[in-house]
Amino acid sequence: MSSYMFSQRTRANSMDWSDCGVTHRWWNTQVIREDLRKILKDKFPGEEIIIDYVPKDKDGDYYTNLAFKIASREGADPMAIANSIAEQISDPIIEKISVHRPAFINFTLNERYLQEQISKEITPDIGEGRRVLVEYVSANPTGPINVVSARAAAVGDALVKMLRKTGYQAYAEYYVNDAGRQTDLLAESITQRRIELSGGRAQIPENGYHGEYLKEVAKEIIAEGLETYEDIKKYAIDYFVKDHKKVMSDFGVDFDVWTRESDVYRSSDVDKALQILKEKNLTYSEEGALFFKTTAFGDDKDRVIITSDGRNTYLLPDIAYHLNKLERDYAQLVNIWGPDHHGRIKGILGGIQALGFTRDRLRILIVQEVKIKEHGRLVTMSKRAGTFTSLSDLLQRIDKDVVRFFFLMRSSSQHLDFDIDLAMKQSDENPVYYVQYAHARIKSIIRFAAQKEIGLKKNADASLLRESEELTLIKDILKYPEVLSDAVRNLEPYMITYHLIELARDFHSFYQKHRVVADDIQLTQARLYLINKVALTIKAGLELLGVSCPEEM
RNA sequence: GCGCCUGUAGCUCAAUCGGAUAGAGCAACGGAUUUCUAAUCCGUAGGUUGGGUGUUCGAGUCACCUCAGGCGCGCCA
Repeated sequence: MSSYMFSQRTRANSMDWSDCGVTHRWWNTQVIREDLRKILKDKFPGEEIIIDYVPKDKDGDYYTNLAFKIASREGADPMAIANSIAEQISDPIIEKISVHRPAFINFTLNERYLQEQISKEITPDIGEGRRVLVEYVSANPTGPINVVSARAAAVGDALVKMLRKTGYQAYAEYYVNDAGRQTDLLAESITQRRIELSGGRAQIPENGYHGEYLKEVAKEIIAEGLETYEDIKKYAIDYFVKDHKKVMSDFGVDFDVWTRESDVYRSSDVDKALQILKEKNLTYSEEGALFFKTTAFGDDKDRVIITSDGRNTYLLPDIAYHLNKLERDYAQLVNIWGPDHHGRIKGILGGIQALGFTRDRLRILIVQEVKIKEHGRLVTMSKRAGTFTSLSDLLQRIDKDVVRFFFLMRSSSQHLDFDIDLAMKQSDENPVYYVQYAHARIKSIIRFAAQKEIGLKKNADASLLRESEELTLIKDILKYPEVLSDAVRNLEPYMITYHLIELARDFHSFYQKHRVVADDIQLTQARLYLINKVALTIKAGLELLGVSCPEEM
């Protein structure tokens, strides 16, 4: 059932999902696009109907490319097919159908229909109550949260909110890698810092953690009087877990569950996963190490799960953890990983299939790199050189709303340049204020109207809204649920951000041209009704993005 | 050596299973406010989508080649 939950747009962040059996692309969501699709579907059963938006400044609102499809299949003249289709279609919601070369069929919606739609509350129910677990950030407790994790946090939190809004039972989980080799390196590195603080010379392991921030932890460890390796390790891990929890909370990101890798070890999951792999004859020993035959699931080579010196590699507990998650009965797992974890994808998907689940139960989203740009120059980030920017550094300098908005302005599968100078500007150059300002402006108008004893009516006469700017706003509002469902389907919050910017722009444009509070009381009330809808839409959208929405600015 | 990502206007990015004349913001230039917030609006300019070949009615999008930048991988996560 989960196979059609999310579409597989073949993008950077996904892999080849072509074998995931995705059958549904559109949901029955009461949106206009669906109404149109249904009209065509009734007439042309068996055809795949694509409805898209007509580019701005073109004739019509929506178009279909159906004529191309039929024409190319039947070797017929596309224009003739298009004209023939156009003649066969008629419906009260369609004002006009026009055919444009080479063979687009454009639909102009009926004005009356649009005006009526505005009073409807539409929220697409895509999830139908299905349980989804989104795991994100999951930074190792070996240092501060970096900017890529920060981006993942913004994306993950927005996704969880979006999924909840559209009918999923979505949960946010943070996986703490508090076991394994990297925590040993952490403890060793701190021990060396401790020696350094006592006047000795630090000999931090080659692949250890060289950041200055460990000195702070070492000081606390001295103050606490901790001596044993295990105590130091535990203290250090707790220190960073606590730090991560605080930073996430400062960033406004809440997790439902914090799972620790050490808990996965304590449970029987690792043994159980290993047992299953062995039983299915998917392991073999070679040169003293135990291999998992990931090539059986399309990997280019098999992966080591137990090293020749008897240690688990990350893959085994990873598989065990995913077994644990799947057994908690989620219809769909979503993992958000940084670009440096790309190499893990094949192994974990192989693991999931080995455990008897279909690979589409897990969708992995790779959130791409973030580069910090300041004074027009890119700041190279290096943990080693100690020149990396942490999320808490960022939040100290830049408002949380701005940070989140910036992270959610771009497709998460694309590299992102974070322009510090632009982010710090509290001016018109900063797009986050542009959207917030539209909302505040509307609220101000509503307050102004209230002073004049003109209140918001529940049912204003929408038929008075006939100016092109008003109809544009109506369409924007009606488009919002469509955008939301697209964004959920693609797991891409930026689509919402874009639409909010467009909506704000169309509002500012309307505002410039038309007065809301005027002598014509009927029209005033209709416009108040409209702009209130705009404000509600902006507010709803910003809420999903985790960006505040002030009443005045 | 192999794998992945990226390359679109001066800068940052869009372009929805391949669709119309490739769109926004910022920066630049020129305008707009006696009235509800100028953190606003309107306009001008800016492009051989890194390059090439191919598939197609149609390519920024797909295939192959090539150039450039980034990331990852060989018993670490």
